[in-house]
Amino acid sequence: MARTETRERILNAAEKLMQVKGFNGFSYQDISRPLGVKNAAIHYHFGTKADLGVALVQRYLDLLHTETGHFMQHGGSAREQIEGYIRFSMHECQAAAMICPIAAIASDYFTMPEEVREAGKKLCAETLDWLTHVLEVGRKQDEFTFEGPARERAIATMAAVQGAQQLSRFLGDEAMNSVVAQARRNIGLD
Amino acid sequence: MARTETRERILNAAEKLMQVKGFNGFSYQDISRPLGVKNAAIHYHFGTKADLGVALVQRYLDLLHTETGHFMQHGGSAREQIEGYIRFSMHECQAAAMICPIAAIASDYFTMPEEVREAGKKLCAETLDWLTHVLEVGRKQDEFTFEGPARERAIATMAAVQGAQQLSRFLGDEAMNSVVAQARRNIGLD
DNA sequence: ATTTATACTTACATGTAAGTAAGTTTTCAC
DNA sequence: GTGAAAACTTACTTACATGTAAGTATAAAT
Repeated sequence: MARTETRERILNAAEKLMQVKGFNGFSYQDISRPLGVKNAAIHYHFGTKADLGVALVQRYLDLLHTETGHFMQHGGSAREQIEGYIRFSMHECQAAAMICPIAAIASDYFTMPEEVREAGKKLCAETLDWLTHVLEVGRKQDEFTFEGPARERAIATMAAVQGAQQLSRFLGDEAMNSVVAQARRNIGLD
Repeated sequence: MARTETRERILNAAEKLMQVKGFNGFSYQDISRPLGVKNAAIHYHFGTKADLGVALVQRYLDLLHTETGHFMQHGGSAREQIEGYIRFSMHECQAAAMICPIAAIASDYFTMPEEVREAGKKLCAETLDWLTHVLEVGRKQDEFTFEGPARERAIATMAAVQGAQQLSRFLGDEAMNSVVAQARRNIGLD
């Protein structure tokens, strides 16, 4: 096989499985069989399932940083950031009824290895910090209009988006569409 | 043992477990051991885990009907209904970081027996119908103020509440408090 | 060409899940 | 008090799940 890309392929498969079935909802076989490798190959790259979970979250955290790093440091268009967030959320949701890693971790929170839980906490906190910052800056730059603390608005927005991903399993695209429409109205877009 | 109350005790234990750990996150032992019965006793009352899940959802559906039946048929104070919904959501969330059955089913959606999935769909649809109706009636009676279709608002509200239950696992009570504050503002309460 | 590390596979250990068949106790009807 | 149905328990089976130990193939470095 082609050398060391196996690790990445494992992560890719695990990520999708986690977002569709939850952290406890997939087994090593679900990863190994389609990839044509053995279970032990996963253990080679990730000692335990907890290690796999942490690596998954870490990779997501890296993605968040590369996507938001510039804005967090140098500012820019808050509206562009929000549009990116919306586009991303809608895409994952519609593509394969996936939920974001934060929601996936939240669901299995009390049956999951503590390391993964802690990694999830960090991912949640940093996403929230970013969103809060975007809303704050956007309001200062007159791109958004809303009342009350930005953090409160950020939490409510994140909650709505995560909830929509879940509801969309019952209701289809209508759920995310409704939430996005509301969220845009709530910050004075459209 | 005290006769036939075992069935109820099984349902009570299973309900809590499902709301804390998800449908796939608990085993028969998690139920049977604390109750001091054997696994087979659960199989006696509920042939399969799917049967147990359906019974759980059905009981919840019955609860929804008794709580909302009068309003759905004869109307009344929409505000009271909403306040009840908020109180209920906050209580479950704060008491033991539980999530509502709808969110629990949504999380495990793709790894769960189809019967339970279908029951969950029904529960979701009926909850949404009720909430839509409450918002509609409340607006007509000048108890609420908001723009756009009531159903859209209902979906966004449900999504936010479910998302808040999840986020509260990372953020504690702050999540639900923020969402409730926003939701009230959004329909012109407070 | 030989060593050495990397990237795996084979084979197995252990634990636990759902589910079942057959037997036992309890409750109640008569 | 006897018979029969209800409510269990005992003792299994089957199927995976995570994880480990030991061995093998490949590739790069010396």
